[in-house]
Amino acid sequence: MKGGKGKGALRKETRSALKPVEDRKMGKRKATLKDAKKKVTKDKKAKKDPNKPKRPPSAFFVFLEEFRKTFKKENPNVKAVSAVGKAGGEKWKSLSAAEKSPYEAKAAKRKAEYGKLMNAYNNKQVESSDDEDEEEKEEEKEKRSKPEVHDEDAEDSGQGEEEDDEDEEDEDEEDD
DNA sequence: CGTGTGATTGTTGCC
DNA sequence: GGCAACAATCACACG
Repeated sequence: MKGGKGKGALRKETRSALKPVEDRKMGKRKATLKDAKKKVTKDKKAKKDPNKPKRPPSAFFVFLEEFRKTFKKENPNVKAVSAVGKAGGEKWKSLSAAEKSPYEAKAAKRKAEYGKLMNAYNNKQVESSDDEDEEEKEEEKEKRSKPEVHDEDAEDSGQGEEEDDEDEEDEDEEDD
C-alpha cells in the first residue's frame, strides 16, 4: 500500500513537507538514540517476537484516529501525515480532562487487553531462558496448539464481549 | 516494487 | 526510576 498511487498529485505542500529524506532523516527524537540504530520499521531477520502484541494506542492516538477523519474532511488537500500530527497534537493539548476522558477510557481498555496478550506472549517466550534457541518451528507448533476451527462460531481470540458506549467504570466528571 | 520517513504524544517494557 | 522504542496514518521518494 505504501507504494501508492504515484499519480501526478504532486502538491506543493507535499513538496515543502517532503523535503529530501536525506536531509530530514531523523531530526529530533531519534537523535537521542544516537548510533543505537533504532530501525523502527521492521526487521525481517530479527524475529525476536513471533506474535508480539502491538502496544495499545494511547489516548492521544485514539483521539487522533477520530481527529484524522475530521481533519482530512476539512482538509482533503492535506495529505501530509505530519500535518495531522501537528494539528492533532495542538488540539489534543487543547482538550480538557473531561474530553480526554473518553479517549483515556478506551486507551485503558486497550491496555487491559494488551495485558492479556502479554500474558500469552510471555508464555511463549518462556521457552527461551538463557539461550536463544531460535524457535523456528514455532509455526508448526502453533498450528497444533490450535484445536479446530469450525466454520461456525467465531474464532475470536479473546472474549466476544463488546461494549458500545456504556462505560461501567470511569465516570465522566465534566465540570469546570 | 518495496520500504522508509515524516510528526504528534502517550504508554509500555526493560534494566 | 528512567530511558528508549514503538503505536497509526498516507503519500511520496529513493534504491
